[in-house]
Amino acid sequence: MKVLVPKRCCFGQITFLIKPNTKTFTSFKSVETTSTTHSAKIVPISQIVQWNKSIANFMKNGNYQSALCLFNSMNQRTVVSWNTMMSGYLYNGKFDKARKMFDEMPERDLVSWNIMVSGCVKSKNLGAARVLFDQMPVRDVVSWNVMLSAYAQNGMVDEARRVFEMMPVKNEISWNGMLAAYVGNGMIEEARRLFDCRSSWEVVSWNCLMGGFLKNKRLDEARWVFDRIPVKDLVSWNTIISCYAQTGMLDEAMKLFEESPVKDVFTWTAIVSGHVQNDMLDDARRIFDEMPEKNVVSFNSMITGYAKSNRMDLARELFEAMPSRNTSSWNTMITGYAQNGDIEHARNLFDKMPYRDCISWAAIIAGYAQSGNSDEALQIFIEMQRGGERLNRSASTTVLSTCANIASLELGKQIHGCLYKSGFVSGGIVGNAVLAMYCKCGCIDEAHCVFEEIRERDVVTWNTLIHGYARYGFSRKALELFETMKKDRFKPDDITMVGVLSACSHTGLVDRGTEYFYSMGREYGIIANSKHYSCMIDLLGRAGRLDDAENLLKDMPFEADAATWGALLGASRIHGNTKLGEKAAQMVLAKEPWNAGMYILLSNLYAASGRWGEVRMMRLKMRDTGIKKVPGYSWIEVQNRTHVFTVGDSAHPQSGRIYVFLEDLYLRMQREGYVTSTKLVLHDVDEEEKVQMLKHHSEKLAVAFGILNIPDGRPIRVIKNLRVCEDCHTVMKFISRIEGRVIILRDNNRFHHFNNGVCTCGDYW
DNA sequence: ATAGGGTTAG
Repeated sequence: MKVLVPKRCCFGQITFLIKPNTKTFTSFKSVETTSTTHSAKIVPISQIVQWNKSIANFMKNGNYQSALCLFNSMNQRTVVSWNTMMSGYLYNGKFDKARKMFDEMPERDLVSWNIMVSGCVKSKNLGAARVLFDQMPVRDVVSWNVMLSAYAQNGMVDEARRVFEMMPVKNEISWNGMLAAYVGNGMIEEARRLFDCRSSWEVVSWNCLMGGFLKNKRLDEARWVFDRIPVKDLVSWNTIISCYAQTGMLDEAMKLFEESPVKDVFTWTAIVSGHVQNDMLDDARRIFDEMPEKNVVSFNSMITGYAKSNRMDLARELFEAMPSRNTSSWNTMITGYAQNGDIEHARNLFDKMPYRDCISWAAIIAGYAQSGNSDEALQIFIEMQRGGERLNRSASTTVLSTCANIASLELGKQIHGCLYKSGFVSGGIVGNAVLAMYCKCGCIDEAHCVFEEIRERDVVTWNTLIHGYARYGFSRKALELFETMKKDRFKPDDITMVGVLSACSHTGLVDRGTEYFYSMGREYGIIANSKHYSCMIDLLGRAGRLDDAENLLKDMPFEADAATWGALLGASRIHGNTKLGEKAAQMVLAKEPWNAGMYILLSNLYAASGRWGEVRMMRLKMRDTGIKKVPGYSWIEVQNRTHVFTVGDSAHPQSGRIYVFLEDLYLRMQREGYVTSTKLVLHDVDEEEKVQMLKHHSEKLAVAFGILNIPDGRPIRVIKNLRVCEDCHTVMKFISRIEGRVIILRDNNRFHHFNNGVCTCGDYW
């Protein structure tokens, strides 16, 4: 019973014989049942081929059940029948079923092996692919090519090159595979060198090289390639046209567009999106309307343009009009609404969309986070994970920064744990986001550990920790880190220098700070900006050199902003220079008329010198301009729950205990020499400043609650939305000593780390 | 009838 005519097959240099296989048709149960009935009949090969064709057809249409039915009902099969089933399963994403077929099939030929190896690759299991490849009794050029592109697509260029060099026979596909390996992994020079090795390439490879130059925005070289392509195809034209369109050379793009002998939807969309990207929305729309044929991408491109320029009405119109939408279309709309501050519309679409991907979740989370609704942002993130969406970079980064902003340490830690398991934290944006989260949540030691574990550090990684230490008052650590950074050959940028200068000012290192300030242009080519000047004014002012600070401000090559005047104000405060402080505060107010804190500060200042008329004027001005005082509040996280307190708060279930605790504490503090400090001049604190209220400022309530509820030995972490007042600061120092607790208080400016009666801010903030 | 490469638009 021979079904297969022995035939000679040629694969590369390997020529061999496919043996007729009789076992195939008797060794399986489903076959046996039919073969007993029809055992005498020999099914003609043409019939089996017909069946195989039908299997392939079913598979192509996603109907693998019918394919299996037919396969099971066949009383005679060839190895091709099995192969077709396997490849069909893989086409439909059913790797396990394919693998089972492969393991159970009576005899495999070379094609079976190749199908399975490529199946492993497609299901992202490179290891399994390699194992199978090594097990193959015979390999041909196809097998080698599969491994070559597998490595290339997974960024393993060296492995790809090894395969390429080892393979006994190379064909056009192998050469193109190696070229694509270089191009796809950003090694354009290697690609060019390889290209120069051979005199003739297929048009696909020409296009590939040209695309590489396109990705690197190397226009001239892309054009050089284009002009030398012996026989250009549509893709060649499309590539060069998008090259010009994306780099803003629309005239040249249009010229080539006119010249191009054929155009398809790619050509047109390239032109449209070129105009979109160069903010020529009206032109884009005109061309868009002329397009003979549009698809989802063309619509999405146009919608993106409208969304980016706040034209959500027009975006919506197109979105409603388009014949079919994909997830990108929805995502573009959601991002557009969210970034234009219309979170309701964003949420509405998010709820309505049929299928969400990680971009959708990240977009809505970022929308809430940016509109100040951190709680909802975190809630949706949790919902995302419950819904089975895998952790992804963009959502994680957004949520980590939200955790950082509201100091949601528990959630931040959980996310860190999950990311760690997924291997995301080794570097890059996610690693930096984790680092920043710990810094901003007041866990500077944990931040340091994370930093140590990050293998791929960039300048942001260094900056984050340097700033973390500086904001914490650990200036020496910040400066040490800066030195290590330079030793590791990282080039400091302007942000690094802000951290370094602020660290200097916190430790009073006037000479060193001044040296850094004047050398940064010379050594790193960094031009001082207003933040650097603010640091220097702070540094000089804090050291008592108020005149030098003021002169530096006057000599700035650009106009001083509110923050710079704020630095001078702070310096004036610490040295009791009311006159300069008043002037600085007025300047801040001139720059930031909405700054409620400044009104209060100024009016306090006038009050202190008995200028009641001016006090009244400030109050009136505030009322007239409708400036709202920001109410002070503090919050603390205990066992995954956030507890918020306002001044004199009695809403908390434990407030009874809290007040009793505080009363007792005050008695103990007075015995230790505590005197209520009402020196509030030049502080931008309000409401809570009334002396009778002082005792029950929100941060005191939060810390008291923390001591009552957090086990000994663990730090009390409290966040306050305003600056901490002087009395609270003093009280925290006492508490830290009397209760033997570490208190970490983040106010809107920096960290205060109280331990045994001392604060890292050195009592200046 | 089954297996391998690649390029262009959001």
